[in-house]
Order: sequence, then structure tokens, then C-alpha cells
Amino acid sequence: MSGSNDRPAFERGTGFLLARLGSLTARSWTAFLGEHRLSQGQYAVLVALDRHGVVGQRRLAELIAVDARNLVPVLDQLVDRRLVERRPHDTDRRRRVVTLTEEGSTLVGALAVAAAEEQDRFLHALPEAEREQLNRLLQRLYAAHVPADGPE
Amino acid sequence: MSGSNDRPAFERGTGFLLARLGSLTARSWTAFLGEHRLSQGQYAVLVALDRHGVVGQRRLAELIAVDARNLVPVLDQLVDRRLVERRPHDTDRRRRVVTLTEEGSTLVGALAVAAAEEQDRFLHALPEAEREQLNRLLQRLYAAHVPADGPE
DNA sequence: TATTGTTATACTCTATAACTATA
DNA sequence: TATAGTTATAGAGTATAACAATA
Repeated sequence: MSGSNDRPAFERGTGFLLARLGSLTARSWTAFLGEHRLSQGQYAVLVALDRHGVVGQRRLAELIAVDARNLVPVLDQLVDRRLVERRPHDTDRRRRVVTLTEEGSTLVGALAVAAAEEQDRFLHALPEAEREQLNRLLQRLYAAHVPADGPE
Repeated sequence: MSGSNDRPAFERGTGFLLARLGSLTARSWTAFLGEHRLSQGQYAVLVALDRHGVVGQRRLAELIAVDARNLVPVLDQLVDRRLVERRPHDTDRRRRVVTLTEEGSTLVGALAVAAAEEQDRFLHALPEAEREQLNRLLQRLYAAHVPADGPE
């Protein structure tokens, strides 16, 4: 007698699966990014900057759904490697504006193909149509939890 | 000029979304489970045991897709709270067999409704049909990465 | 030799509290 | 008074390396 009881199957609940699959995906990303000496958080910053251009740290933290405090050491490391720059804001002297350097931009571009292949490996169990379906659903869910691209 | 360039939108890639949404889901679970003094890992163990019954630690680690070494302290805590028991295997003296206690089983049952509500809150952006679609896709993906229910 | 469980250790991610300098 | 960035710190998740007991 193993493998069934009279309770709902939370092990198959969407929330449970999202958390576990997120963990597995993060592991996969970590292994892949480690080859380029990047953490998941660092890569998230690079990708977000590549898409959104110049932003303040607060806005950047929102964009990648991490806490602004935890963003500080991540940016420190990226600045050390000259992949991003922190510069003072033109008018608001509280702010420090973050941008990709030439080198950072090049790295994101170079990783693009390999990252796509890595993703394909992880999704190998799903045929193309289902992958697109999954992607659309995840985009909608993500948009509901992360503030969209706004002004400034 | 912000919000577009000529590169593929990795920020919207499935792997990226899975990792970020997994993180957000884990945060949501952590906040919810914290009210019951449970970590995500502890809850994963309880749920897995509730479904699969008596298993060894190696098999248990596989079932919830965590490393067997990291399972040790998690089980220690659960044993301290008398939610699970570790007992010697009947014939193989290397093994220690893990089971839910009466108290652990009761707790999982008590959390069932609240956990379902928590999940609904997180998925509020998707209508029912899409939620089921998402759940099916995630189940298939999860099954491809985690060994299914086997003998013993 | 291989397997089960374990310890020690380190890095990443996340969260709470409190501080500074500006607005 | 509120906001942008920061520091210190702690807990949880994951990973590598190495070990004892048993098969």
C-alpha cells in the first residue's frame, strides 16, 4: 500500500509544482551560468538592463522581482567585473543610475544562443506547441506579480 | 528609448520565467508556511510522505527533488517536532525508514484547505481553464525531471 | 566495490531592522 | 515625512568533498 490516500494531491498542485520546478530550473541555470562565472541574480540584472536600458536601482529591483537590498551586493560584483556601471542621476542626487557597459552588453549577446539551448534541454519533454502554451501562461502569471515596464 | 532592442526576449523565455516565478511562489509558500513554523522543504517532506507512505531517505530525496545530504537536517527538525519518525529498515541495516507520525498526518490534513486557498491567491490572474492547462503542463515537465513512483 | 546515511563547509537567495543622504 | 541606496545579519536552499557502516 503506497502511493494513494483520500487527500487531495497537493504534490500535483500548481503552486507546489511551480516552486519545485522553479528550484530545478534555477539549479539548471546555476550550472549553466557558473561556466561563465555568473549567478542567477547577476544574469537577471544583465538581461533586464539589456531590455530596459538605463534604470535606477529601485526600478531595477522591481523589474527582476528581487529585494532592492539584495540587489546591492549583486551590482557590486557586476561593477567589479566592469559588466555594468553605476552613475549619479542627472537631477536627483539620491539616485544611482545603472547601465550595461559595452562589455556587459557583449556578454549578454554571446550567452543568448547557449541560454536558448539550455532552455530547450530543460523543456525537452514538451513538444513545441505545448512549450509556447506554457510560455504564454507563465508570462501572464509573471505579469500579474511583477510591475510592468513603466515610465522612467 | 527604453524597452526594446534587437535581441531575443530572454526576459520572457520559459526557463527565465520558471526560475523567477518559482522564486516568487517559494516566497509566497514561505510566508504561508511560516505561520505554521514549517519551511518549504519540511512541507515538501510531509506532503511526499503523506502520498507515498513509508520510504527510505534516498528515495524520499528523489521524490521531492532535493539532495539527500540536505534532507538530513530537514528530517532532524521534523523528528524533533515529532511530525515524522526515523526507524531502522527491517532487513537492510544501512537504511533508516521514514514515516509520518499521527501528528504529522493530522497537520498535513489541517493545512490542506489553507494551502489550496494560498495557491488560488497566487494564480488569481488566470481563469480556471488556464489554471488546469498550466497544471497539466507543469505536471508533465515535473515528471520528466523527477523519477516517478517506483517499487519500494 | 557500491550504497545509505552522515558531517563539514561554502555560496546564493531571501527577509528583518536600521541607517545615510537626499527630496 | 517619504524616498534611494546602503549595511549588518540571519535563515533557507543548494553544492562539493569526505566519511562510517553496511551490502
